[in-house]
Amino acid sequence: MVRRSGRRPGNQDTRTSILEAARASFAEKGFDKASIRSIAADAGVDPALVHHYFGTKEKLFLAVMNAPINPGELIPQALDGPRDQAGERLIRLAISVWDSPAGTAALAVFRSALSNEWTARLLREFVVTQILRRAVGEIIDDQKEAPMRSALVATQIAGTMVARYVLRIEPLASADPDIIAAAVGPNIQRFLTDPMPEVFKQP
Amino acid sequence: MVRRSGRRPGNQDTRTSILEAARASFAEKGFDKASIRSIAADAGVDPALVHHYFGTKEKLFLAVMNAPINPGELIPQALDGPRDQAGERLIRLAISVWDSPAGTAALAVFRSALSNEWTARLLREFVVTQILRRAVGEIIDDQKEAPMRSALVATQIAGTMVARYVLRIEPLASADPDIIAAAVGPNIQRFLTDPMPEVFKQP
DNA sequence: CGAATAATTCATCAGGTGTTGAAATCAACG
DNA sequence: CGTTGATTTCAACACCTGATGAATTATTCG
Repeated sequence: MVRRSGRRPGNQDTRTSILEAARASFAEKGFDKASIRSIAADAGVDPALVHHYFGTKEKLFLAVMNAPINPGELIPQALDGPRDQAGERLIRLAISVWDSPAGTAALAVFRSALSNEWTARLLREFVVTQILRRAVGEIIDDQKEAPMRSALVATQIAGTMVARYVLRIEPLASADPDIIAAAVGPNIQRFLTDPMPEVFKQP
Repeated sequence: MVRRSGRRPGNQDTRTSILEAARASFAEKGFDKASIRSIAADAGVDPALVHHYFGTKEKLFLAVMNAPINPGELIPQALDGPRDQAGERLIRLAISVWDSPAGTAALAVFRSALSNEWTARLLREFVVTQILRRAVGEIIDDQKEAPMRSALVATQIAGTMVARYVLRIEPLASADPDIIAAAVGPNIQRFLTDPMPEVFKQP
């Protein structure tokens, strides 16, 4: 039975403004330190309203993450092109995403993953294992090397993001993306395609 | 006037046991999530006693850091040897420190730096700017390139630590230090000694 | 209008945080 | 023994956290 009376769901402005405040807060402070109360205050709203719309704090986080970022689209996009420049395209893609407005969400995931265990699992099992490992698998030849090679690639990318966006180490934090790509890209490329010493050995 | 009566300061065991509990807790949870109360509980002691001995929480953190780690000794030690293998020695040193019992302190600094601003400054201004930059300065030729080259080196080292010890990405988290050194070392070496494209340009 | 329903707020719970000051316990010395 | 002073604990303050459920306001429909 579909009851069709009463108020229709109007004014979703506050809902999205909560979402925006949450994204900004998560990106700036990470999952733990971003409090529902401060998010609600930034949105000019009662804290209980946040729970009304999104339930728990974790659901709010997931709601923030769903919208803007889709690594499943981005990484394959970094793959088409000459294979010997895949490393530079990867780091260039990462920087461009993080510098874009939608990049605040990426920063939110990352900052949270560094201090919160369930966000770390999110990043580790989804982004690294699912996305990055598949992408790397399409570049390299010996598939047995895929886990280690993608972990090494993650090493250099994560390190760059930590240094530039989290720790803000100069002069890297203010450096031009082209310079970073030229400096870091070849190293990622080496992780991808250079012969590795007994890399495949793993239990 | 030297008053010489009353109880003499005995039994410093509890003080050091607090220190140990604090080091373990800071390493596992980072500065913010490690609570004085839980540290006191781990040490089998009242929370107020922690304040009695160490004052504020930040002072406790600094007290934990003072004892075991002294990068000023370690980094120069990584410098003596052939310059074309300095990269491998650096990453090898980092891993050995972090895997040592004293390494829990390093993990504590790092974990905290990723989610706490004043710890981040500690890491950025002291470890990177003071220690690493000087060490790199003794390896490279053109000193104008020291800031960017040491930032890049920090990129790869920090990334390896994040992947292995914080995010625990497999198979890197369980990999043998020799394999990691062989895989990552040459990339650090390239950051140190290979010609860089207009790296010195910085405001 | 009046009923239904959504949007929003109030008050509150149970718990955790760093920190403080006073009180109690205990060992060593004169 | 009794005083002294270090060690340790108790109790509390003031504040923040996520979460709940009831109450209130507002809007739209029949």
